[in-house]
Amino acid sequence: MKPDHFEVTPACTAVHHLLARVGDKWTVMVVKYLGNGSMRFNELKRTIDGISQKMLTSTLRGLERDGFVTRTVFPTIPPRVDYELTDLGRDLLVPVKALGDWAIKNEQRVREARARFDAARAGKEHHSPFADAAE
Amino acid sequence: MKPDHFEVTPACTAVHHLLARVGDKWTVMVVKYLGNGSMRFNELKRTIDGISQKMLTSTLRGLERDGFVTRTVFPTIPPRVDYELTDLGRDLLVPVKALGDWAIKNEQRVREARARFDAARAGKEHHSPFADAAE
DNA sequence: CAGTATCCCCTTGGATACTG
DNA sequence: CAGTATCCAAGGGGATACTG
Repeated sequence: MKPDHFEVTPACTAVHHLLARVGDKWTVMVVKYLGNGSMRFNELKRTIDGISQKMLTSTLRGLERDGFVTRTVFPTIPPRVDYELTDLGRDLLVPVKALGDWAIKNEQRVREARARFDAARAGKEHHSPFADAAE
Repeated sequence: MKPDHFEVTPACTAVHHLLARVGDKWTVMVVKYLGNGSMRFNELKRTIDGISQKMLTSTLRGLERDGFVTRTVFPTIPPRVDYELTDLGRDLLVPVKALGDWAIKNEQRVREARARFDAARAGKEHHSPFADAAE
């Protein structure tokens, strides 16, 4: 156990925990697709290109654990499992979408700021006058 | 045909990138404290107890690069560096705060969902229904 | 004071193989 | 089909030491 004694408002902790949960590599995408209605496991896997089985599973488990999605198993052969947003999940979608709209709206400004910063940093380099690769 | 509540492709990428930036371990706290006005490096370091120099530096650099904070150096001895939110940074604070409010408002619901999930999972265990690590 | 530079551990996440 | 189990690489992040 860690004796970290934060004198930080509970707000920060709450925000950080939510962002840490929602800010991982795949959660937003899963939630967004489920926002359109319930989907099966492989349906999600096919739709979200690039996601591995392991990550889809663990992402869904996490969302299920936190009450954002429901997992419904149909004991057929082959098995079928449906995932669907709960009310809480749909509710979460509102502020997340707001952040998403902000992101889309300001993407360009961030990109420009980044370009300025990198250009300034490259200009200050005296060791290597070459263009250094930004990501 | 499939219901299409919102388009997925550009939104997901933008949202994920923003969340990945803002969802790391310290960014929210730094931005939040800077929301109260400009602060010096060590002032931030003292206030955000638990953060290392390395992480404060890299967090601030990232925020600066993306145009969310400005870094002002006073060439005195000892040196003084002020950090302050830009307009973009303040603007970002709006949807982030919305998410924060959601987090605070629904913290309990998430906690309860988690407890239910863990209880159900513990119930399915073949072995000890005893103490599972509660965080 | 405000950083850089290292070392190193731990987590995240991808690839692959196996199962009910 | 819908997972688990295992291995492994990359990078985030902490502790510490050094610097202008």
